[in-house]
Amino acid sequence: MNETTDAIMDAAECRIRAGGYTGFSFRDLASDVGVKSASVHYHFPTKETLAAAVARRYKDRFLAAVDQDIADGSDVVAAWKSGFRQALHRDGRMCLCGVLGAAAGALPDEVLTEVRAFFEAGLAQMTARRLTAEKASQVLATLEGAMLLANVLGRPAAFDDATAALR
Amino acid sequence: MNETTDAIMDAAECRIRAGGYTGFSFRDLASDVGVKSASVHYHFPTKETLAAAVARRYKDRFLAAVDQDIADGSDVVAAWKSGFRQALHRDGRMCLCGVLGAAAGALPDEVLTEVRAFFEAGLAQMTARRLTAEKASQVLATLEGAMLLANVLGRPAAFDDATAALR
DNA sequence: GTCTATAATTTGATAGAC
DNA sequence: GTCTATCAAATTATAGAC
Repeated sequence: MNETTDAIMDAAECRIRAGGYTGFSFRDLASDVGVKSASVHYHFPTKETLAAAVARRYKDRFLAAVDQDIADGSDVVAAWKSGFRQALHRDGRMCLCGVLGAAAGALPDEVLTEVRAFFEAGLAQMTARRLTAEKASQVLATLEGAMLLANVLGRPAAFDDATAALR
Repeated sequence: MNETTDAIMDAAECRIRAGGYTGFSFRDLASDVGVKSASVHYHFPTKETLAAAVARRYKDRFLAAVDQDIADGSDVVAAWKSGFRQALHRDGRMCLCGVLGAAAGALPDEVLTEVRAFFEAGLAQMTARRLTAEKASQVLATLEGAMLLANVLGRPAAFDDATAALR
């Protein structure tokens, strides 16, 4: 993976988190990165391939950050909460897999598979840390919903309100 | 509003809840309803107009159903929970305003305004019933996130898991 | 109100030169 | 690896006949 590949994935992640899978074009990304759309196709043959790669990278990064937080002494719930909170405050955007998952009906198979893997991995990681299936679902749902609320209202503080009771 | 207008709005609601604002076309709706796309434009001049009308109708219906539930003796949280649960189980789909709100960056102004109104009205209705702003945010977030989780995992039971502790 | 026809633009994707 | 050029299809939207 070279610099251009990464820049394309960065631009795609940014655009997907703002407008979803059907909300951006190869020309948008090309313009963001400073190349032509044919060059984007050189790095990622299809839109499906690109979005799946972006979702996979997002999942891996996110889970690694949470793991690190736990290794540093956080409990699972606090680690997930701070992961989402950081993603919101640093980037001012929704969770990538939340945006994609909400419009799941518009996703090609390969992309849907990666998005599902994010949520399944989240639930699995929490239950492995002794949370019940119910509690894990509640935590993930509240965090995703809090991101959504903050995103749509344009009010980042809504995330903190919605997750204040979460522990 | 005549039958065709309603049928177009029904089809649009269905398609938006599956794939979002950018996930359907006028030709999709025309084919769903059994007319040509020019006829859809006769009823709704632009896509923005149509989506805004659909979001407004969704909000009005949803709030009315919750109000009725409360009038029948439910408490606010239970009423909202059953409203979302019904929308999920009856239609097997996400919340319309949840889908649209997640990809807020892809929404024209008029549509974003209606979607925000749904969430603001929800928060207002709960705080009017003596819930704190924090609690109201938590309830809305958990419900929207639970819909998202059930939707992306294709597992309606995930909604019940995620909302089991909500009251 | 619905149709046919079409304009104007955008889309995902490919061929081939450099 | 990136470009120019282009394709075929799809998109939102309009004009005008019936």
